[in-house]
Amino acid sequence: MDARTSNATEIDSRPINNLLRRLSAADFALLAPHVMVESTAANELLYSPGDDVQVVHFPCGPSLATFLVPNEDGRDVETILVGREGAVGGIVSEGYLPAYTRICVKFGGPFARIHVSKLEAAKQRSPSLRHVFARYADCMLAQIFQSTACNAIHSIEQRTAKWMLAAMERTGDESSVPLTHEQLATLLGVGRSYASRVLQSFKAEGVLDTRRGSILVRNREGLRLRACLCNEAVKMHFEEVLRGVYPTEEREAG
Amino acid sequence: MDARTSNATEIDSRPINNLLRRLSAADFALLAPHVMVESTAANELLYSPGDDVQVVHFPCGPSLATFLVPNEDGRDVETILVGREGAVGGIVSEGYLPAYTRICVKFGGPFARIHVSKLEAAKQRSPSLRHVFARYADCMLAQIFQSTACNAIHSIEQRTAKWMLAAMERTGDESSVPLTHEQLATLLGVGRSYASRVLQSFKAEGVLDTRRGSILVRNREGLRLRACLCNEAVKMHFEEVLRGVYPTEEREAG
DNA sequence: TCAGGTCTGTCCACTTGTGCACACAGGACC
DNA sequence: GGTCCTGTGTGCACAAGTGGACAGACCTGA
Repeated sequence: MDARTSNATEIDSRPINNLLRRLSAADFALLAPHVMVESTAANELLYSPGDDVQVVHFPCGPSLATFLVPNEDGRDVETILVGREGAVGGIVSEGYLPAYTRICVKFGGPFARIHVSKLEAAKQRSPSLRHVFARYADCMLAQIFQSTACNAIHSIEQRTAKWMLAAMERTGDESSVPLTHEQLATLLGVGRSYASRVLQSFKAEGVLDTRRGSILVRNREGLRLRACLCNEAVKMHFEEVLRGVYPTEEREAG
Repeated sequence: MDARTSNATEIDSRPINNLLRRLSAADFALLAPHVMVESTAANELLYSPGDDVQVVHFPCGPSLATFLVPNEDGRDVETILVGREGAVGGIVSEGYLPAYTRICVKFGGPFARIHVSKLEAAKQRSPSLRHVFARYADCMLAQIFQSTACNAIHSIEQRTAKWMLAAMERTGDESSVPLTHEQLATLLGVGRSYASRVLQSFKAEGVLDTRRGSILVRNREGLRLRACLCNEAVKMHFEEVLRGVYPTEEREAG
């Protein structure tokens, strides 16, 4: 929270985060004095279970955060991805409650931050601002519901393809995802050898290529054909709920 | 919404729902004029995807609601159970948004209902009331996160035991759960024959017994040993977050 | 009391995913 | 140029879960 401050008041200097960019000028002005942007590295923890949630983090540009649920055997389970379409920390709880999940930076980059108390104060002053955040909270909820269903019934192959597409949409990188097989396996909650095998089958079909530490996408449409429709379902909800807040060309979810 | 009204002002005549029972007298008084209690049958739909969410439903006594995520192939996936520890509809979204999931009455019984606009108006007048609902929203979120992780890594056997325990805790019925194998299979997102086999293995171990249309619990502790710890994790979060709102002996979750 | 519908138990062949093991490849560092 | 470490490809035996099939049990209603 002590990096360079960016108290932007003009649209073009706003952080590259859809939630912040699409606020009315008046609403953004309420937040601007309290918003700070700083760079964050991959694997940095934003919250751990039990932490007091006091700061809202907005991934900007290619930054990506993920919610991890700790498990009794020590291995965390990844649930949802949040990129520049949203924010993490105190969105539903409104802060000052112990965090339930671990929130971790998946892909590093800039994050805009604001103290929960400042955001809540601004919401008190502006019903439209409160409304935007309530709507986003609902979208995030939809994302988690979909993820629950997805984990229950979709195959690892479908979920692998889904995850790759969701990550690419958020980071803007159309050709590569910086992930080892081990990391992919962990985030899908499967064994490493099976994850390798799924990637191998995609490779055989010309959809992807593997490099040490990253996965290259050769055929995005092929990936889409192999993914479940969970991303699309959530995206439609984002569009419907945040219509007027997000313009059509910037909608992103999954 | 047109059944007999129960404008209770005294604690003892409040609906048997923890969220409502544990409000301060002043906070409950704000809601009471708008609360109606009516009976609901199993399988009744409270919301379907796309519906305008305008009424908050509080399961009372043994009533149980469930959130279903529709799937491309037509079979819904059950996600979380909500009983008298909570409420469904507009908890996170604050209403007037299209519902993302289907919300269905799993076990029938009384539900208290209040219009979202009345609840939101009361929240505007009472920060403590707003606070209780924000806290409950956070608990519900934790429940869904845990469910996502559970579906990713726990076996059908563990999840079957977990579900049975969660249902029993909420309904108060310690010995039986009214469910066919088919229904159990559907809510776990697995095939019927496999669900039967799991029940059969529990039966062989003396944990439960099967009847046509219901499952009898013979050894609750045995069930607990075979369940994952997801229920307990969520219960702890409920207890921590709603401490002071819910007394210890009434905490329930899962 | 018989018929018909639903629910239950079980069989089987099959697919998906596990967990371990091991050889080898790609970089990084000296 | 070698060393070491991490990451990758693959083989294998096994466990978990699928989906269709079918006989029999239970309940209800005529």
